[in-house]
This record gives sequence, C-alpha cells and structure tokens, in this order.
Amino acid sequence: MRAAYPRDTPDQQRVATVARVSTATVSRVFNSPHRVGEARRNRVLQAAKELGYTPNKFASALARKATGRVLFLDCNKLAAHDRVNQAYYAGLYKMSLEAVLGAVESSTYHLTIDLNGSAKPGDYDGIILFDVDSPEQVAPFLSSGIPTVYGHHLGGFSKGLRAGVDNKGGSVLAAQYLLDRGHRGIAYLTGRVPELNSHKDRLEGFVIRLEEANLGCTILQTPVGPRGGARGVQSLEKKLRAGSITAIGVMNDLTAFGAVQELLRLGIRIPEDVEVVGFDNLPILDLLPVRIPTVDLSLDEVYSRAAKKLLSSLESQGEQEELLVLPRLIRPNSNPGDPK
Amino acid sequence: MRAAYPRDTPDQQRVATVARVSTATVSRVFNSPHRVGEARRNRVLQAAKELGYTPNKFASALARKATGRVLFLDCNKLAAHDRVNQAYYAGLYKMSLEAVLGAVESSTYHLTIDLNGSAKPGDYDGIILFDVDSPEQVAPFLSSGIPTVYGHHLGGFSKGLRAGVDNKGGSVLAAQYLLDRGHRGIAYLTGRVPELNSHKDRLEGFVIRLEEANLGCTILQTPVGPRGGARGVQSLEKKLRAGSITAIGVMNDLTAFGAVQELLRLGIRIPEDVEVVGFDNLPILDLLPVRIPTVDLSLDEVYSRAAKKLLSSLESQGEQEELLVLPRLIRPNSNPGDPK
DNA sequence: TTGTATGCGTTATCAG
DNA sequence: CTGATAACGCATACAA
Repeated sequence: MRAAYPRDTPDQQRVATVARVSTATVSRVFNSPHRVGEARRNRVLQAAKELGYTPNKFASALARKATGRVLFLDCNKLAAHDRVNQAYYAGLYKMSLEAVLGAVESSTYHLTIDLNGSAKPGDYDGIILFDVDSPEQVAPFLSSGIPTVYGHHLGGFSKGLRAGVDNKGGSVLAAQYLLDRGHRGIAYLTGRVPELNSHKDRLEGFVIRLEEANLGCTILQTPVGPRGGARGVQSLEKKLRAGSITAIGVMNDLTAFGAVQELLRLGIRIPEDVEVVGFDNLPILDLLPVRIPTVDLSLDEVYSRAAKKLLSSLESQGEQEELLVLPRLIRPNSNPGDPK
Repeated sequence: MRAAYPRDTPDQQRVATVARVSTATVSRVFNSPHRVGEARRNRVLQAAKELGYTPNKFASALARKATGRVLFLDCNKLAAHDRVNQAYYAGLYKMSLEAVLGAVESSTYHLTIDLNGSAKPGDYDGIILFDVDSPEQVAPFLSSGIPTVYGHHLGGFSKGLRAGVDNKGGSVLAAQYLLDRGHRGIAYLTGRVPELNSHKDRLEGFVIRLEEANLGCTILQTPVGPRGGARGVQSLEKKLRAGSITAIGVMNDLTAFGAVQELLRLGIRIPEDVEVVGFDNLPILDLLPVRIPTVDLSLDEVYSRAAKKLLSSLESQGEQEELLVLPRLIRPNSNPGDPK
C-alpha cells in the first residue's frame, strides 16, 4: 500500500477564504493578473504569501487540458567518430540544464528531460532542443505545431524560435586577444568545414578580424580532437620555429589541448614562443601544464533565455526571432572557478 | 492566449468502454493488477494496447493526493579546493540521470531534478540523492519521512535505502590486474583518507588483495588531482628507477592522469617500465598518449537499481537494505566507447 | 470586475 | 471481484 504523506500545502480554496475572494479570483491572480482589481489582487497576493501558496502544477495542467510539461531534449548526435568526444561536453549540458530548470521551475510548467531521444512531441506543451546539429533534426518538432525553441549553434538555421552562441563574435574576441598581444603571424586550425556551422562561423569570425587588421591567416584543416591538434602543430612546425607564426587559434579546446601538448613536446614554450587560444572553455584545459585563453560559450545565458522565450511564447504566439549571445573570452590568468 | 493542442491521448473512460468494464477496473489494472479478474484484466490490457493508452500522471497524482514527483538531487558538494575537479564528473552525473530516468519514466511518477539544492522534501513522493558525501547530508531527508534512496559511496553510511559502488571490490580488481601482470613491487597513491569513504575503501581493497598475495604496498598520501599525482610519482622516482616498484595504483583517474604525465616526463615508459591503474573511468584518460586500465563505477547500474528500489518502496514500505554494485575493470586495450 | 458552476483524468471509498 | 461516485486542485465558460 502506498503511504500517505501529510501535505500541508495550502490550496486555492484556503487562499481564497483568507483573502475573502472566490477561488476563480485566486486563479486569475496567478494567470492573468491584469484582469483582477488591484485591491483584491493585493489581498490575494498577501494571503498567498502568508500561507506559502503555490499553484499545484498538476491540477493546473489538468484543468487546462494541457500536458503541463516542457521537454528538454539532448540532440547531440554527431558522427560516430565524434561520439567519444561528447563526454567532455557533459558539463555544458549540465550547466544548460540548470539554466533551463531555473526558468521553468518558477512557471506553471514541469521540466521533463529526455536523454535517449524517445520523446514524442504531443506529450509536451513546449520543447527545448539542446545542441541541434542540422535543420532536418528540428523540422519534425517545428512542424508538429508544438512551440519549440532550439540551440545553440545557429549558423545554418533560419526558422523557428532559437537561441544560440555568437560563434563569429566569439572568434573575433579570440583574434582580438592575439592582436592585442602583438602577434602578426597567426595560424588557425579549423575542423569540419563546411559541414559544421560552429566551425564555419568560428573560422569566419577569426579571419575577418585579422583582415580588418590587414593580416593574413594560415588556415589549416585538421581532424577534430587532440590528435588533430597535434597534427596541425606538426604541419606548422617549420613556420613556428622560424618565427613567422607566433600564435594559433583553434576551433575548439579538445583540439587545442592536443596542439598545446605537441608544442610543449617539441620544446616550444607557451606563451613565450607561441600563443594558443582555444574555444569552448572546457575544464580539460586545466590538465595542461600551461594556461591558455579560451572562449566561454555562456550556455547558461543562452538556455536561460531560450527557456524564458519558450515560456512566454506559450502564453502568446511569439515571433520567430533569433537570439544570439556573445561568448566571453577567458584570459589565461583568470580563474575559471571564480564566480561569474 | 494559450493555444490548445489536440491531444488525442485516449483516457481511462475510452479504455473502459472498449474493454466493457468500469473506469475503476481500468485503474485497478494499472495499479493493483492482482485485484482484477483475469478475463477482465486481459480485456483491459488489450484495449489499452490497441488505443495506446497511458495513465495521465498528473491526474493520477492529483487523485492520489500525492505530489507524483520523484526528486533527483545532486549532492556533490566537496571541499572548496575540489570544486574545480567536479567538472570532470559531469559525465557520470548525466549517465546516472539517464539511468534514473529510464526507471521513473515508466512509472506513474514524474522525475524532477534539482541542481542547486533548493529542493524541499515534502514537495516530493520520493527522493534520490546523487553522490552524497556525509551522513549529515542525508539525515534531514531520512527524517523527513519521505522515502529516500541515496548513492553512491556508502563507506560511512549505515541507514536508509541506499545503492552504491563497491569501491573495495573495485580496488581488488585493480590490484588483481597488476598481480596478473606479474608485478610484485607495487605502490598506491591514496588521497583524502580517512575523511573520504571512497578513498578509504579503495585503499583498503587494494591493500587487502596484495596482502593475500603476501605482498606489501608502498602507500603514499597525495593531494587529489593531477598535481597530486605528479607529486606522488616524484616521491617514488628513486624506487621506480631502481625497479623496486613497477606498478602504481591510484585512487582516481584525475590523479592518475597527473601521475602518468609525470612518469612520461621523467622518461619512464608505460607500460614497459611502470604500469598505472586508475579508478572512475573518466574520459580524460583518452587525452593521455598511453592507455591505462581503470575501474568503471557502473553508476548506470547503481542508480537504475536505486530508482527501482525507491519506486517499489513507494508501493510498500520496503526494508532498509544496502545494495552494492561491483565495478568493472576497463583494460587498456578495450575500447571505452564500445557498447556495453 | 467578480463569483458560480462545471469538468479535467484518475484514484479511493463504499456498496453490491 | 466489480461498478458507481465522490473527491483531488485548478481553470474557465457563463452569469451577474
């Protein structure tokens, strides 16, 4: 037998009694406050506060004939050879999840997560797609009629509610950093271009900033990951030793990790001889004997906004805006563990 | 105005009609099947299957006067100096979450997550605590009367429903591996002993296995993390070069990472000269130029069982058993990305 | 603007 | 073992 636990949670009726109004008014105060007279509204809010009342989300959803649920779905499905790398991004997932949670928690909706992709639209009032890869991936959700918002690399996407990282802008920051440090011979390790939006945008932003400074850029396409980074450095070795290249921008930290390792192995000092700047702000950078700058995606910001946008579009059909968050540069001397 | 989405989900009434029974009977079939006659039960199951019926969890919770929610709370709060290391464990969190989800999903309960610790018991019918650290941490939950299950390092815990990793057993596997490889001079890097259960158990298991083989063990206490691992190796350098120590067990992979790096830096080859075995099966091991064996916590198994245990104890007050899952050794030649 | 009354899908009580 | 029926807490026509 299922045990019953005393739930002293006050209900709408209690609040209504205390506030000397009807339950309908209490409901209105929480759903369409503007439709309630100020005097009564204040009485209700006061009573609710005193009693510690929170609307029961389940009953709410039931009465509304809605599911009352918002889905958070991890879409991160890359090519098979990238699967192993995904483990390094779990921290970003967790951070994003936390951000979404903060927004949904305070609404009348419940956050539901799905990690294995077995979710059907229709079971949810709203959907948040994490780390989508291609338009085909989002299409079924958008056409389902369920309000959907997705993130976070938006290069090739053009429709629906979406929030993302300004990869181009982030790369501009990275290039800017190297320029400020006085570098003139700069190389860039790119990856899966042009298939991957994020890599393409990052490359573009980097090159653009250098062009603005009337500088060229040695672009090298390498496999993504530590091994690719090492290989990239090997290709550049001559120029690095000759001093014609003194800085390297890398498309992500996983690859930057390998690049740094290889540089050190070759006896090239960082940052004295060569400087490297990464992207993603992955914790693995702390495993290197030297600190390098990187670009933080600000995914918490991205998904917090995404969630809020979705929730507000659940109230009124919103517009199909795109929302871009500018990443922030993490300097090698700053402590990544610091409070933001 | 909130849009209404067509939910063609069949309800209890539809199933009841099709099965020619009352709604009460349908409810019983899904909650206490044994209280329904076989003929009718089959009719109901058949109808439910045809219609694709799933009980509405919200209505269920409402009628039951319960919250209908199960909480998954991340308790991982270590000392400040360890905070930075936590980022490496996000993957384990995600894996555990997925396991819990799988179990809860198919029940009439909803899984709710809380990442910032602002959850109050009483808002939930059941609670799953992830990665608890000390008995004081769980005490308020246990005394709240809400069924609670916690994991996953159970060394110092003695009450309540719990599921955990057999750290001792895992360490035995690690030691066994080194013995099988013919090593006789073996060292062990331990960490925060005796405060941390996991470290204590791992040390114990390792030493016990060596004792059984009539071997001693050079035990070294080092800080946890890459730097600590490097320092440990430095302390052992003479013995390593002399060949009196040819293998090192380490309390976790983060520390093992540093140990391996330092060994290689010293020109000591792995596994030819010295062999290292880690613990936790963290993906960062792939960032090393050599593969080392490690011990996988099987947290998916742990938390899957934990969730099932909790759910069943929600039906009937269960016993306060402890559940221990034996980790599995990951050999350096096996691919960690392989399907289990 | 406000209150009354009804229903949302399910479980639990009670009578048969 | 089974069926009718009353909650569960809330939102929303509808009436006032």
